[in-house]
Amino acid sequence: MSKGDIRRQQIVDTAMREASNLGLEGITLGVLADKLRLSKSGLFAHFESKEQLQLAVLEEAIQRFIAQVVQPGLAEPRGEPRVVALWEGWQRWILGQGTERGCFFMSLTAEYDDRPGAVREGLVRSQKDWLGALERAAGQAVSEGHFRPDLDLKLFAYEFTGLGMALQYALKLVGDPKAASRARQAFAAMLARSRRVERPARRAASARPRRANPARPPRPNRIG
Amino acid sequence: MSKGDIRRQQIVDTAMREASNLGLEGITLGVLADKLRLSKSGLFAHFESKEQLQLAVLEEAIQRFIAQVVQPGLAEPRGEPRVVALWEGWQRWILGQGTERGCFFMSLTAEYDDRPGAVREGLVRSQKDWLGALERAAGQAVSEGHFRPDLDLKLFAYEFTGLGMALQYALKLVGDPKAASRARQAFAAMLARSRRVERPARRAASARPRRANPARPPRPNRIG
DNA sequence: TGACAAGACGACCGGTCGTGCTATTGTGGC
DNA sequence: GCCACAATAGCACGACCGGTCGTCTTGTCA
Repeated sequence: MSKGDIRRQQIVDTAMREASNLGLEGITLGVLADKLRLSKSGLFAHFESKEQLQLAVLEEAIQRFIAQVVQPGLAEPRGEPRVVALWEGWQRWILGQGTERGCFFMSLTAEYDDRPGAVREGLVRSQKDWLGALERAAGQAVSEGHFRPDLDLKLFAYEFTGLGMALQYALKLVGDPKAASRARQAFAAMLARSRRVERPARRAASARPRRANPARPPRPNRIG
Repeated sequence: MSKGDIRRQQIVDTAMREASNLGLEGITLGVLADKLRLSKSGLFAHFESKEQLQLAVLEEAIQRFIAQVVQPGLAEPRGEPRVVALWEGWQRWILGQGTERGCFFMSLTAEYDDRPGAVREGLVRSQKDWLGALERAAGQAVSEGHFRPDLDLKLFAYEFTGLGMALQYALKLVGDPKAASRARQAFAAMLARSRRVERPARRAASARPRRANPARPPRPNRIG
């Protein structure tokens, strides 16, 4: 990694930290340069336009999301464990650490839902990928026999995202101290009602055997 | 209403339309004055600062929300009908009409969850009022015997807001054409699992009689 | 040692921002 | 018809915006 690449990475990092507070449009070349102890022109030499910088930040966020949320999910066996891991990863992502809390993409959603352009297109694509990953994980949980066969996959993904957004809302805006535990509760309930109904009315609880996880060709999707 | 008041109202209206796209921080006195065919200074004379204009817009939005969502809810008898009416009102509010779709407060949430100031404080207060109104409505549904006695009211409000936010997300960002019907489905399911469990295992479905709605002193809360 | 490129620099561009101050216009009450 | 006052316009301000310019330093490699 050359010196220039390192610098560029530093810029993107700082810009992402800045953007998670003020939004991608709130980024300013001047204050960004100050934070990096760089002249504005010195900073700008690394990007051909501000929009390119914004796209670089978005791409970095997507990569982090994949590394911190999606890949830990895919590491779990397909079916309910993977669904749970995806939720836990997302919850970690939203709760964050210290001042860095909050989902980056949710902030962008409000910012770009009415602002056309390349940034919006990239954001929409990433969110469709994420929704697709959730649907796929839920579908696998159905075919593994963990979830009800009649589960509406898109509705599952819909409610899944709703719970996460409610978490961010309760956490960052209204400041509910029990936001995290409530999110956990709500997800557990959703999981419970998604499961295959236990046919034997009452019997000793025993783990159902899980089917092996056959190899499959990789999917082209970027997320999950 | 004096001519000045009318002008001021026009300004706030236009500013709100502008802010629902670009956010309250995205409002600009210059473009606002152009849209109103007014000089920038002529417009500015109506407000002592931009923040005052933003607060006026927020207050206007709160009043509209109360008129379009909360009051239609309160017009319904307390209990499940009121909860349903609040949901339907909110759904209407989010779906909007034509280009004016989307919940104004949700956009502000992302904008101000990390930006301290008077606007944020007003927004937080309004959202706490709204959550309180939801909890109260759900609590009444419990005491009316419509909802389960062990229903977690705060969790109910939490999931309620989550469904609405997922609706806005699916509608405005990913552009799901079935967003509205999915929201309806998800809410119906939440309603069903919040209801008091039917004790007689199977019998002809018959409407439970509802208690009359006794008069109560008004509450100090601004929303609901 | 010399050639070359990457990186950073400060100055500066045309614009727009929010916000004052002052002058002009319109308007309702007498 | 005149006056007081509210509404608006004109103008300028300092700050900041994204972006460009030519220039200088600092490697790196032959």
